[in-house]
Parts: sequence; structure tokens; C-alpha cells
Amino acid sequence: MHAMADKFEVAGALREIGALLELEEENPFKIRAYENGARAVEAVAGDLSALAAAGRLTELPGIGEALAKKIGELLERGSTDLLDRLRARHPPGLLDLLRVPDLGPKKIAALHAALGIASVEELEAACAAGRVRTVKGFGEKTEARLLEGLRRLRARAAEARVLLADALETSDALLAHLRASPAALEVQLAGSARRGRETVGDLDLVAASREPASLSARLLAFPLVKDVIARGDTKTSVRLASGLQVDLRVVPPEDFATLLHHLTGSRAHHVKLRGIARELGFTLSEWGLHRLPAPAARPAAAGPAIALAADAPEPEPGAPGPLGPKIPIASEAALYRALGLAYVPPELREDTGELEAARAGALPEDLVTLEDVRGVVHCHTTWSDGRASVLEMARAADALGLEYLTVTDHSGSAHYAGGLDADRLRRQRDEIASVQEQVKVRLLHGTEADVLEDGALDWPDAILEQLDVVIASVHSRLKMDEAQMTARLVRAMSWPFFKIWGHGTGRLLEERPPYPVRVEEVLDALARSRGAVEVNGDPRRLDLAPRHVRAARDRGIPVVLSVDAHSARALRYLRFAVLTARRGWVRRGDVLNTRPVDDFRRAVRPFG
DNA sequence: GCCGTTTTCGGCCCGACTGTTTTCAGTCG
Ligand SMILES: Nc1nc2c(ncn2[C@H]2C[C@H](O)[C@@H](COP(=O)(O)OP(=O)(O)OP(=O)(O)O)O2)c(=O)[nH]1
Ligand SMILES: [Mg+2]
Ligand SMILES: [Mg+2]
Ligand SMILES: [Zn+2]
Repeated sequence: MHAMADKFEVAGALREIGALLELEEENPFKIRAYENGARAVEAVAGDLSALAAAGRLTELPGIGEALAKKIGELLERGSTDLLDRLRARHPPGLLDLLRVPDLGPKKIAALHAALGIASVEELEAACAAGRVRTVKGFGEKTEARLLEGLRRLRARAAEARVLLADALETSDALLAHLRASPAALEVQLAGSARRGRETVGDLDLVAASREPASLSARLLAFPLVKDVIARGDTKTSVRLASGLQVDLRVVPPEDFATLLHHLTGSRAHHVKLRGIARELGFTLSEWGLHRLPAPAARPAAAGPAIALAADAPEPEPGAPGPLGPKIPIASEAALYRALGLAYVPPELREDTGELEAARAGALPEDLVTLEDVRGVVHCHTTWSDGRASVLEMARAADALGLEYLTVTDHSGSAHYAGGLDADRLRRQRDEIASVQEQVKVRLLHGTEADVLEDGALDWPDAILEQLDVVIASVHSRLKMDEAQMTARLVRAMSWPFFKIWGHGTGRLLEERPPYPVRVEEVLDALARSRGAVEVNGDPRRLDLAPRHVRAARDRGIPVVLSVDAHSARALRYLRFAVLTARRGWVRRGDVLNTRPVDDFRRAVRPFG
């Protein structure tokens, strides 16, 4: 098809192969190998083709000879013989069917065999006509469920993800609601929201209780609950009016730590961690850490094993199989300790090297925290497109106990955002000086300078040298190709003064993809020059993304946690910047605005 | 398909809930 795929297209093709193999009901471990390969390819920092050209693809975890060959082919011509063959064997509509909730490869095969259904449209028609219920293994309820799944898929609701900030507002309300129950001994947020992912697919909650049914009922009584998706002894799933799904698991208090760990994820982290447990002779699930039974103690074995089985206590719920003794686990830290590992914070549990690091004792122990941050960077005011005045922003910062605040309004070319010209910039400096006399927080004066089309910044050096801080951001002319945008940013980051790369890739989550740019090349330029990367805490941005933040700190580039505030309320975005930085393995010492104001000022001052 | 300070073959994480099942497969988390 097309030549020269990038790593995301390669990952997409590997996932498509995986999905098509699923339809063929191939060995699940082989299918997983394709998913692992896709993740490994995406995690590559920098140029995948370079790695392929050097014949080093098999150094990636989960890539062997077979996948390396296919990746090479994908890079060259955008497809592989296997993918071509698979595509030729299956109608394209079958792949779409995999996206229908509650429909997997087995049911698709059954429907295809019985009714010739090979597309979403055909399934919809068959459900509407009541033909699906006639297929063996299907009934009225399944048909109705599929219709509902089709409706949600059509409405684009089935795969929608919600911004972390919005999800946390809902989860705060839910947690308060559940904690008010006398049956609740403990209730906590888990899942991707606890890991600080920028968007979440649902809300996952965990609770400890002696009366799980009572807590489940309490969830159903939450005013925003619209539908009950499933209700069992330990797990209840509901859909809220907003469309957001909420999963609640409830266990007795002695299993709370392992449940919290389980529901926090991620899936890939668990697969690897449980593999490690197994190597050590344990088995791990939400029901706890157990010793594996000795291999000799099988039903076919001699007398003592049978006697042991007869004496075994009642199996607890969720643990029907033969298990060895249970190791009490009182906390997540105790769980990792029991497996000989350093504690892995939730934000790092993505199987991106954290378990290898935990084994080697190489995990960062001083990941940045909200309490470490002394000042906020990147604030807009009514001088450009902010809604609060300098005084209002400063008072809000005082209320939060912040040590300093950096006013960085837009530069002149940002007409759409009321960018400042040199004269207004001077007058703004005077106003900041006068506001400073009324507040405790130290006010610093900077700019968010547009990176122009040619990579120049929007201010002459003579202006920049009067400022405390310069954020350099791309706001316009976004429709360049990757080579042009990379060249533009490399030039911008190479100027011989200190600058902060603002919202590096311009993404707007669930709205606008990042503009095409080779981030690693820009980071290389920044590492050779003077500057820092911003982790923009605006919940719609969270930019740079964690893997790029990690690539920055691997190059020794310092980090600034920013709020990009256009209102006083937005100063609270700092927590999202912190979460995103932690997901990028950022330590306290990597972050310039954990320093006292004078240190910070010296570190970021453009000249000198 | 990947992988290996116990292995180059034989493992690969583990469980909840639903529906239609007469004993559990399928899907999802
Ligand atoms: N052991 C194990 N745990 C799983 C598996 N799938 C999900 N989990 C656990 C870990 C997940 O973080 C947790 C919640 O599942 P979700 O599907 O909600 O995923 P998560 O919250 O991570 O991401 P999301 O934003 O909801 O898509 O359940 C699995 O296949 N095996
Ligand atoms: Mg989730
Ligand atoms: Mg979930
Ligand atoms: Zn901006």
C-alpha cells in the first residue's frame, strides 16, 4: 500500500493482525504476542526505522525474529504477507464487529456461520428482525444486549474516554456517597484514574465491607445512576447518566490491599507481576497472595496429598482452585515486598520497565509530589486571554500558599488571544510591581512567546532579556508536515537563551491529535542548548505526554510543571501536571519549580 | 509468537458475571 509507515502505523498493523488472528480463534498467546509487540513498538523513543535498519529490533522486549521481520516489512511497504493474507480471508466488516460491546470472536463466528453476518449493519438488521435469537447459544436477552451495544457504538459512546479531571469530579462525589454508608469500612478510587492516566474509560472503585450487598445497593442509589450493567456478590457495574461506566468491587477488609492493587492495574503490569509471583512459587489475584500447591499434591498422587485435601478449609469466594497457604498482605507496599520488589507507585504501573527497575532496585524513590512544588508557572491574565486580573491571580496563589507565580501572557502575534506588544508588556511590568506590594506571593514576569513559522520567537532579545521567564509555544500554522514542524521547533529550541518548550505537541485530548513532530529530535536540540520542557497541567492538554517527559529527563533536560491558567481556579491544575510528570518518572530534583524562588529565577532567566 | 542464573520446549495471570447451559462458554475487567 503506502510506503514508510511510522511506529504508530506499525503498531496499528500489528494490532490488526492480532484482531484477525482472534477471529480465526488462533492461540491466545500468539495473539497476545502481537499486542505486546505493538506496545513495544509504541514505547520506542525515537526512530523505529533506525532501529530496524541496525537490525536491533529483537532487542525490544517481546520482539523476536518473526515480529522483527514483519515490522521491517511494515516499515518498508506498510503491510506484510501475513496481513495481506488475513485481510484477503476475512470480510472487512468482521473487524468492526469486534468493536461491538459483548461481542467477541466466538459469537462473531457463530453469527457468521448461522446467518452470514459479516458487518455491523447486517448484525443490526438481524437483531431488529429477531433472527439472532434463533442461533444456538443466543437468546432474547443477548439480542437485546447486542442492540444496545450497537446503539452505543453508533453513538460513538462505546469507546469514548473521559478527561481525567472530569472523571475525578464524578469519582469524588461517588466516593463521598459510598463512604457515607455504615457498611463501608474503606472506599477508594482505583483503575486508570488512580494511575493518573490523562483519559479514562470508566471509573473503578474498591471497598472493604462485611456487608457487600449493602454497599452495592448504596451504589445503585447514587442519583446519577441510569442503568445497572451487572450485579454480583463482589462486583457491581452501573452506567451513569453521562454514559460513564462505574465498576465497584467489594471484599472483606483482609483482602482490601490486594483488591486495591488488582483494580488499580494496569492489565499489562499484572500479567508481568503475576508471572513473577509464579516464578517465586506464589499465585496472585485480588483475593490475595497464595503459595502454589506443591506439584506432588495432585489428585493422582499418594495418600498424604488426599488426606491434606480432605482437611482443607472451605475455599473462600473467588478461590475455588487448590491453593497453598495464604500470605497476609496488609498494604500494596507489603505485596511488592513479599515478591522481592521495591514499591511501584500507581502512576508507574504500565509495564514500561517499572518491574525490571523494581527488581533491580532502580526505581526512582523521589518522584515529584504536589507538596514539592513551590511555585506555579504559565499564568495568563486579563492582559491577554485570561479571565482574572494579575491581582486576582496573585490573591488566589496566596490562598493556596504558593511561594511564587509566573505571569506569562501571550506575545504580539497571538492576535486571537490578545497578545501584548512591547508597550503593553512594559505597562504590565509596572502593574505587577504594584500588585506585588499587596500580596505575599512573589510575582515573576515572563511571556508565552509564539514560536513563529520559521522557528524565531515573537520577541527580540532586547525584550526577552528583561523578562524572568520565557515559554516558547506553537499556537498557529499547525498544518505543517512533520519535517517542517520538527525543523521549526529544533530552531526555536536552539536559541542561545533559556526557554521552556510550552505544550510541546499541541494535542487537545479527545479533540485534536498532536501536530506531527519528531519530539526526540526537538529534545536533542534542547539538550544541546539551554532550556526546559513544560508539563502543561491543563486537563485538556497534559502535554508533553508521559513518555516524552521521560525521554526529556533521560536527556537531562529539566522539567517545569505548569498550569497554563486562564482563571484563578485553574491554579489547581498543578495536580494534573504532577501526575503526568510522575508517569514520566520525573523526580523532585528534575523539576525547576520545586526550588525556592531565587534558585528558580536564576535557573530559568533567559540570559545570564 | 516470545522466552530462558532451574528450561531451546512448554509454558504463557487470574477471576466475576451473564445467559442458556444441564455443567460452563464467552466476554469483560
Ligand atoms: N489481572 C488482570 N487484571 C485486569 C485485566 N483487565 C483488567 N484488569 C484490572 C486492571 C485494570 O486496571 C482494572 C480495571 O480495568 P479497566 O478495564 O477499567 O482498565 P483501566 O481502568 O486500567 O483503563 P480504562 O481507562 O478503564 O480503559 O482491572 C486482566 O486481563 N487481568
Ligand atoms: Mg477503568
Ligand atoms: Mg473497569
Ligand atoms: Zn499556549
